[in-house]
Amino acid sequence: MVLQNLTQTENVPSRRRYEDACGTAHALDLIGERWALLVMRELMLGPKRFSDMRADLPGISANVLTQRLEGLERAGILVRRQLPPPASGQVYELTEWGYQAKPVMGALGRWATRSPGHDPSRHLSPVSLMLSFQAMGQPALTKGLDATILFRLGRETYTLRFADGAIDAQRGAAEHPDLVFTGTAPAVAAAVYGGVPLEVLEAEGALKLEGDRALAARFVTLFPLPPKASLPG
Amino acid sequence: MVLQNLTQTENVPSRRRYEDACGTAHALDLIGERWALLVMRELMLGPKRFSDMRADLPGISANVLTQRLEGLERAGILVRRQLPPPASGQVYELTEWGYQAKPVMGALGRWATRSPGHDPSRHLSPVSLMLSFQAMGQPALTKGLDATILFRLGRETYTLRFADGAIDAQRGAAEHPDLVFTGTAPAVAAAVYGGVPLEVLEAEGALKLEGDRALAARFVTLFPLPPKASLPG
DNA sequence: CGGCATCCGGGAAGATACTG
DNA sequence: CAGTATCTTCCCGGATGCCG
Repeated sequence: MVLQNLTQTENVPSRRRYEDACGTAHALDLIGERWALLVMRELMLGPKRFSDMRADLPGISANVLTQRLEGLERAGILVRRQLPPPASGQVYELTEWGYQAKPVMGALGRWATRSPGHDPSRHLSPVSLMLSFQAMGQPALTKGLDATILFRLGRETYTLRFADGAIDAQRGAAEHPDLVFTGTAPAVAAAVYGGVPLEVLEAEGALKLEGDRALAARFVTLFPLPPKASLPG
Repeated sequence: MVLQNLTQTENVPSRRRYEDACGTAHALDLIGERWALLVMRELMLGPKRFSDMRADLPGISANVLTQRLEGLERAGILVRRQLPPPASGQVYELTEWGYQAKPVMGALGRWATRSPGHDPSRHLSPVSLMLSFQAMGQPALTKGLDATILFRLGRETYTLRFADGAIDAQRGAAEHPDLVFTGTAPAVAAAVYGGVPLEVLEAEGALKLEGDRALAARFVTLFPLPPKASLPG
């Protein structure tokens, strides 16, 4: 019994798709399934392997990750690529169109931080942290800042560059960073979004700083969270 | 047996929530369920009744709509309001925070129209159409335009105003419109996004125009769709 | 290890019918 | 008009096992 597991091609009408001309509705047909947008998030700063994505998406199961990768590939949002030897294996990489969803995720995330239920002290993946800096950075505060900061977060390293008022995040290590943070993403988030003093995090061993400490002190003030929406009731 | 139908309060950990500090993930906890974002879309231009929303969201079932409205109310995104007599009954209305999701939906919709699978000739609700104008309007094209256009779409009427390069959409009829379209939302979309000439739609009886026809001719050119993403494979 | 196939239990979504 | 009640379908999540 062949069971026809072709999980929805574009032309098969499904009760689970909206089939609406509205762009927003179509977006949900593309990325509205559970985990889909978070899978894209993890690829936003460069290609990743299956198992690395699984590690950074706590709670996702292997078969769901497989299904989402298939769906996003079919939609043209990402591609699967064979790595050349010796690092062989395959990675998943967003297409140019897939990368263009970055500002959408930024806008969505900024909106959601106004939720009374948003708690910045929970789990955070390294990619989420770096993207949050790009999403939450205030031009008025970063204006004139010219600096390079390195983040060593577990097995991943990222570089954040401030230049001309813009914020750029990249995977990998810059050559001559002004400042290096070593620790976990939630620890950095505690400093930036939770208001926990850097000294406390250092004393706890949760975070290590090397380099320009004045820059670190300024850095943690650059990403103010918007005011919470008040619950009417 | 009381059956405990408390469908997820904020503190009960659920396998179905991401429980992540990432703003994007939290957004999905708030509005990631099926239909949630489209329910918000229908309220974006003002409050609505239960049955009107049901009519404009083809395919949603009454119980799912009930659940979404409950969830969005609990999240603080909308409120339920009693209408004063004689128009009694109740309506649902976005909170100030809920209305702030408008640019998010615009960005999402704009991104999704680049999908090869997006088909602007499908069903479209009146609200979707009006929001699409705000989302897709090009400042370079609308610059200097000062005009008021009325849309009579079934039982709903909307006013679109161009002024100072901005586009404003409101429910209800303006006093002295320069142009009036009467028909259905998909018919207007066919003219604006499908490239169907206005004369053809008029000849078919799908659309009626009254007023400044030169304005109509310009109007249909103001919202170019972005180029499709090419499928790599 | 990396990825896919399969089976299972629970629960969300969909369809229909019904009620105040 | 504004929802419940009920039943069915099928997606999600977990576990296991296969294969290169």
